[in-house]
Amino acid sequence: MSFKILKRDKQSSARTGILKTIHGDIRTPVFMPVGTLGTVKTTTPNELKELGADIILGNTYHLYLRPGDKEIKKLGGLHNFINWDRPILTDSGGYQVFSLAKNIRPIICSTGHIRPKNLVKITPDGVHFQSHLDGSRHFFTPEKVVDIQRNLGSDIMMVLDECTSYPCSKKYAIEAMNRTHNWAEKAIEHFHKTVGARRAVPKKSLLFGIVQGSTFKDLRQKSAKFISSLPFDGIAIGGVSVGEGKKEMYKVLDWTIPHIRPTGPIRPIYLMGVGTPEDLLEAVERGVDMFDCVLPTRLARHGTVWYYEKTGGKLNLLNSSNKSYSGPIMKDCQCYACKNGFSRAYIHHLLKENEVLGIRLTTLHNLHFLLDLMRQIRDNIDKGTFLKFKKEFLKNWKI
RNA sequence: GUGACUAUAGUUUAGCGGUAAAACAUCGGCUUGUGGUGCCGAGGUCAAGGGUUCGACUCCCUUUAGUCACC
Repeated sequence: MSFKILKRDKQSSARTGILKTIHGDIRTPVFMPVGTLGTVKTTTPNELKELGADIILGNTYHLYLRPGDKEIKKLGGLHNFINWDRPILTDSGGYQVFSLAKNIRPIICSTGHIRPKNLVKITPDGVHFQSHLDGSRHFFTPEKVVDIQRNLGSDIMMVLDECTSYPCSKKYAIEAMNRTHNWAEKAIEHFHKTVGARRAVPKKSLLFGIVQGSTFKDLRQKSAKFISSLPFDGIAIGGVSVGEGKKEMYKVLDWTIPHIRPTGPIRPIYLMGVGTPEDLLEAVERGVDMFDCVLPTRLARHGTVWYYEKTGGKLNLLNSSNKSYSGPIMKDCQCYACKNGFSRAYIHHLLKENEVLGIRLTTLHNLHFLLDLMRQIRDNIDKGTFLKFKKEFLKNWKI
């Protein structure tokens, strides 16, 4: 089957494994850099390989709107289009439903009242939304989202789901969860019905289901049981890191993961949109195998880097304290910037002047930091020293 | 030398007889299924001195500096 466990930690739920896709194997636990628009911003595919990225993300919502999934298909699929021959996971657009719903546009009525206009309308069949680019109207259904991801040539496809915001009433969380469950059934039925239906479509794409339920214990348990009862290739946990706080998020993991039932072969667990170094450690301990997050690249573009010397944490290179600092971001770091002697002072200067090289160097550093942390996590699970490693790391880590 | 005009945050400019505002710059902070152009916050003897007034950045006088015009 597609996922194989290599080693289980004796003192926690942490584990290492291999996830097989048609574009290659993925070593888990894995961190997947985010390349929403078909590029991990500022990096080249070669650099990503040198960083040790086994897989990257693309986004259904964005690529469907521009340049268009059909256009990408004509150009030979997403891998060919972006010149990346390793695995790609495509997000479904479910998160965009949530983030666009927050993005309300006021309308001034004839009576002079100002009424917020919602760009998104959710129905039992799918979601109506307007493009954030040109306001054009579109309709996503669970079936259509599978088709779009097929056109892109995705290795790992995600089902359409409804990601609730935080805080969320229980009433709404139930509605959103039920819709998400219903859409999951429709998506997987459509997925199996259309496998191999068209010649150009890869047969061995994987499809992951998504657990919702906001911050309610009973809903998370129910959702975990329901989603894992369907024959998905992996189980994702969605609707976290939306403002609920770390403790609450870890509780969601504790409520969810034990209720993911093994129906047949063991499946990878994917925590969507997470996270920070400390979040990765906490989630791996609880049994998570896959992560994606915009933080390393977004923080980098805003001048913030992770570092770890005697102590570790975040460092804002735009701060004037770096103006005369001749050392690297982080001693003994093997990233391109640190290894080749780029000083904090120089990167500070580049960032101040808005030079492209500045955000390239910080991006390469942050991706290296997180991918290297995942390597160390895998090594320590294999050696049976994961919890010791985690404790050591967090001891001097400032959140 | 004579006259006119101007002086408010680092810079460019609003402003009104009743506790000073914006943009950019500066200094902090935020960022979790992407926001490279984003969000939040901080910072002032209103050129100096004097007068009028309950109260002056605002009105009046002097000084200083700058800009322009004319000798």
